[in-house]
Amino acid sequence: MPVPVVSLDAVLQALADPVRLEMVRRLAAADGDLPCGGLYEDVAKSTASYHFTLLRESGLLEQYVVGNRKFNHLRTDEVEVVLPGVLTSVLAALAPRP
Amino acid sequence: MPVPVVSLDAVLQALADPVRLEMVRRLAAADGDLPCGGLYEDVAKSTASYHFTLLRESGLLEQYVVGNRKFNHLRTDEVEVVLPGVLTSVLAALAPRP
DNA sequence: GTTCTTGTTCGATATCATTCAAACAACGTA
DNA sequence: TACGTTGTTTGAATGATATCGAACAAGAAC
Repeated sequence: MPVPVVSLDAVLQALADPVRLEMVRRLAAADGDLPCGGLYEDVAKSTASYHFTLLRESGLLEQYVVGNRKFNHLRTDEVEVVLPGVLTSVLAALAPRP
Repeated sequence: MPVPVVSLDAVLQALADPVRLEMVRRLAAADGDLPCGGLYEDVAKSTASYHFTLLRESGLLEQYVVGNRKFNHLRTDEVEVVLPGVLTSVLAALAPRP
């Protein structure tokens, strides 16, 4: 169930946390969707799951099940329609971090 | 003393609060700098002052004294250099709110 | 069927952010 | 000088967020 509309407040709130920003960064850097396990490193599973919920509710993220695991899709296009440039400029700003 | 560099984290953090976002919105909407009193409505002076501090520390805001009052300047250009598109797209996204 | 992997939910705790009132400082005006 | 205006600082209260471990659910692998 993708969130229909993305609110600016929710998106800014979602991006304003280092753990979530890193998750978004990894998704953007990858050339496809990624399973949950590939999106974090320094927090517990339960903490990560909490952040996934917030990212989903903000409209930035969409999850779908494939067999055993859940894949995460960054809704770049949908966000771009409602909030042009917001996500892309943030991603560009944190890109020079190899 | 303007903050030399603007960090993405600080900016996102700063914009992720409704009170501060409204302050930034009013500054962007005005065609010049505004005194503190013109930037908020529903919070106490001391609360507003707290938000001014955060906005200053994030690099989004600059304050200067003119006689009795303090004027607030949105550092649009400086932010644009370090974080191209971030502030402008956020401002554009909340513009259709007259 | 049992076990391993993957991710979520629940409850509890800790940390951080926001808020206000009161006291203060600096300036302007009477 | 005394008074009103403007904004900051401080201290305390509240509220919101982030964190974790333990228990759970659904598949996959054996």
